[in-house]
Amino acid sequence: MNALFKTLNDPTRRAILELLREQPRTAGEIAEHFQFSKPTISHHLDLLRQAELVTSDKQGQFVTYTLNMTVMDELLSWLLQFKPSNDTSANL
Amino acid sequence: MNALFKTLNDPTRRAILELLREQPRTAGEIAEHFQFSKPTISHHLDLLRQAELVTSDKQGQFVTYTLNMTVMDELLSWLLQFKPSNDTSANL
DNA sequence: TAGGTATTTAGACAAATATCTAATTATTTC
DNA sequence: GAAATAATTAGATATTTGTCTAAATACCTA
Repeated sequence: MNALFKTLNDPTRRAILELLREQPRTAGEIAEHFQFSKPTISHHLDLLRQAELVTSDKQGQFVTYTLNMTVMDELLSWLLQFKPSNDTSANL
Repeated sequence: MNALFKTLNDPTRRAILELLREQPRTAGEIAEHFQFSKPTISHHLDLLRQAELVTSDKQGQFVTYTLNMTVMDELLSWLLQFKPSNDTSANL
């Protein structure tokens, strides 16, 4: 929970997740979308991977990053505990 | 969104929210649940109030804090954008 | 009004974090 | 094998943040 919030607490990392929502992309493609240096983006990708919000797959020189939403269900559960009057078994 | 994540990115503040989930409490009551000094808790409460995650009401010398979940719906919406296959109109 | 209680404000400080440049590793291609 | 490309690692630095103690403010009560 702590690690998840910590990882999501950065606008660049959240923007990366939103990018990957569309489709998997290589580190370079992701970096192109931002003004930060490649090492900076690489670092953000590393943190996202550590938090298991993305997975990475190396093919030759390219590393493709893919969104992994399973961990976010944790966050969803945490959120829903504050909405006790609702059906928490709703199709999420 | 940024402010919301920033505010939630602290285990003490999240624990305060969980405390207030049960019932409103005064600053002193909240502080009793933690090992931190009262000024530290007061500061956390201030940040929670700024993020509109809680409201405060002063009655005499006591300041009572109450959970305000309306802002969290923003977070919920953000989360659900990553779950496109689901019914986002579910009863939340 | 004096003393006590509840809470916040002010100011300092250590730890965490986001960023950068330079260097390194790994891979492809000529 | 040398050069080029993709990506990461290493190390430095400025900013942000969570915490503390001390002081201030506000309120209550005798």
